Amino acid sequence: MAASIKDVAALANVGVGTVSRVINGEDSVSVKTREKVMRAVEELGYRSNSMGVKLRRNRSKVVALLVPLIDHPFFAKFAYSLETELDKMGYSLLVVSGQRRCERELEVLEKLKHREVDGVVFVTHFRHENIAFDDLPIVSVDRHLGDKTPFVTTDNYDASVRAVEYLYSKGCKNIAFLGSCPAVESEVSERCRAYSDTVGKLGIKPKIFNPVIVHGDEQKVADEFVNNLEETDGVFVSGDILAQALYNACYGKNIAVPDRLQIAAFDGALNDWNYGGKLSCVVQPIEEMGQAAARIIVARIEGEPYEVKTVIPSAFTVGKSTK
Amino acid sequence: MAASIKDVAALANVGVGTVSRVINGEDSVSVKTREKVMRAVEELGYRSNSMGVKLRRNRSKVVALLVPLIDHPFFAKFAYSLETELDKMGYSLLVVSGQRRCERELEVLEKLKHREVDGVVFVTHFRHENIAFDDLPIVSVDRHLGDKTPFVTTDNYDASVRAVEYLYSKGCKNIAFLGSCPAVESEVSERCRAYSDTVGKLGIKPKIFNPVIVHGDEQKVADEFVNNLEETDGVFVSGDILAQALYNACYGKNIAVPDRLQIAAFDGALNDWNYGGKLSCVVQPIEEMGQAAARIIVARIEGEPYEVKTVIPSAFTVGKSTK
DNA sequence: ATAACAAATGGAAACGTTTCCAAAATGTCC
DNA sequence: GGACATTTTGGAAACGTTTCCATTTGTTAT
Repeated sequence: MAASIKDVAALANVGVGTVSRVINGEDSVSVKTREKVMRAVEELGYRSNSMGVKLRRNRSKVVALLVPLIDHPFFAKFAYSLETELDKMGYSLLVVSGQRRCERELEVLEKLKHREVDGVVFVTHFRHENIAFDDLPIVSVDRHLGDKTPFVTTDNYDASVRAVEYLYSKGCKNIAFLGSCPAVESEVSERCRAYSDTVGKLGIKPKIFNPVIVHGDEQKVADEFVNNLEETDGVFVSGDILAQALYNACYGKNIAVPDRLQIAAFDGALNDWNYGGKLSCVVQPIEEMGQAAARIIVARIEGEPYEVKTVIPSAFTVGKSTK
Repeated sequence: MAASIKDVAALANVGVGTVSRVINGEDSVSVKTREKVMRAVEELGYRSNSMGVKLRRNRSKVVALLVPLIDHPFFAKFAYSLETELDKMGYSLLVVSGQRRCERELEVLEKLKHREVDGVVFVTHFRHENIAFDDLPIVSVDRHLGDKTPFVTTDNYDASVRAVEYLYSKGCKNIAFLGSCPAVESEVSERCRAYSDTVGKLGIKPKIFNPVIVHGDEQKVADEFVNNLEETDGVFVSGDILAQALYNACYGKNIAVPDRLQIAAFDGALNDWNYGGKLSCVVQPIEEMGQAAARIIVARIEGEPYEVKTVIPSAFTVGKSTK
């Protein structure tokens, strides 16, 4: 049996309160006593029991990250940034996957309400009307989930406008949109809206290729897009995986990038691993988004003030897929 | 204040023990009483406090995953598989990054010993001689950490042999090795050893390009490798990121793959996102590795028997980077 | 109706901690 | 030395649960 605070108190000949005070570095303990206690702690190899602490303090110092599926470059990077930032503030990260299933996400939230965690960073692709968080603090990503729920996003619209305008400035006359149709209105939908508005303003005929894509079918979709290129000479792609698939498709069919087709993408999560600067894209500030989410959820938990809406600007990076 | 089991007991006019029994679905409760309790639970919106449960049961039902850096395709996939499997067994996943720092990994382990988690899945690139896990159950990945610590890996050696032999069978006369030199002997080192042994057997002059690579420098290394190709007509690459970088380098310098250079890689973590089946590679069974790690850590925690060494075979997949 | 037994129930104790209050020890000043 | 303020200390109570034991209630056989 591991030593408890009582054992330490007994060995050091002091009260449990005193041991607790020493452990927590309070200063109302005399030097002599502190040393006695430290020695006893050392001797018994005492380690405080975090469940005891959490129960008593009614704080777990854990934040959950609930994502549709962890196995995606965006989430990996986001989780990393979140964990790093949370750790600095003394919190740990519990990662839970919603397995792309709507009910499962609700089940998980339900479970998390048992004071398992102090707060949740929630990324979802589902609508979730009227979701009740009760008193569980939530921060959402890329999604407006009610007026009281703070959320973090990037300037999807403006950055998309810049990307399309960039294609235009490089001589594209026929710019298409390629993306996966989101099941639900969200900040991500802004990318398509921005495309439409911008080509409209530029007097270009819109060409939107926006099917529902289940993961694994990206290459098929990209191939199909390339097969129906016609006079398209520029394309704005929403999402890294799709962009890579498109790139592959062009390579396979000997469509020269950027000479025959210029590509500008939105996302950038895979940028570190692939491309090697090849793709011109809006790089989402995933790190900053994670940091912001961490800051806000902790602020909520600790009763500090926080912004309800946080927009972090994306940067457009010129690579080799545009002229 | 959230309702506690006492409030429920009071409202239902029963003892706390009875409420507990109902909550936990024990069958020694009469139907009438059960219904009374359920009604009270419903009415008060009672949710059990998981810290109370954990303290009393002395079990957190949480497993930690400690990795060098989460932000890597291998770990993302591994974490996903681990979480999914753990969830089936009623456990949650706490993700912690060692931030690629040796002392930090030890600090984290120290913290986890405060009964924060029931066990740890540990992936490390450091040596960690004589590490003391005390009574914290550990499973390690790709790494032998002492005779009592179970570990999960893939057949790095055999799969590498198959990959090199495949290159040979497709006509390669000069096969090189490209990889990042691991700081420490581990299962991953087997890939290079397998290469050496195999080219030796085949009568090919070994050419090993095995520098220490810090993350971010992969492209530079790959470029350098390509600049010194000479008569090399086949290359076995250890690691996805490097393989992608090599692919990029070839594309950039108009080196035809697979006509001028055939590439076989080891890893496959990025396979889902990129390539689209382009790369011929040994695909690590990351999912199965995660499942095995989950099964073993839970077996350890629950006192069931488990294998000390688990080797899961990798499959070699032929793509378009070989003839 | 009674005995014998099984099923259901209430509630105290324990898990390990923090925190509060009262008491004790120490220090300061005349 | 005594009066008082201040610092330190001990230990009970509380956090919310599970589990054990003793007791009550219910059932069946005689």
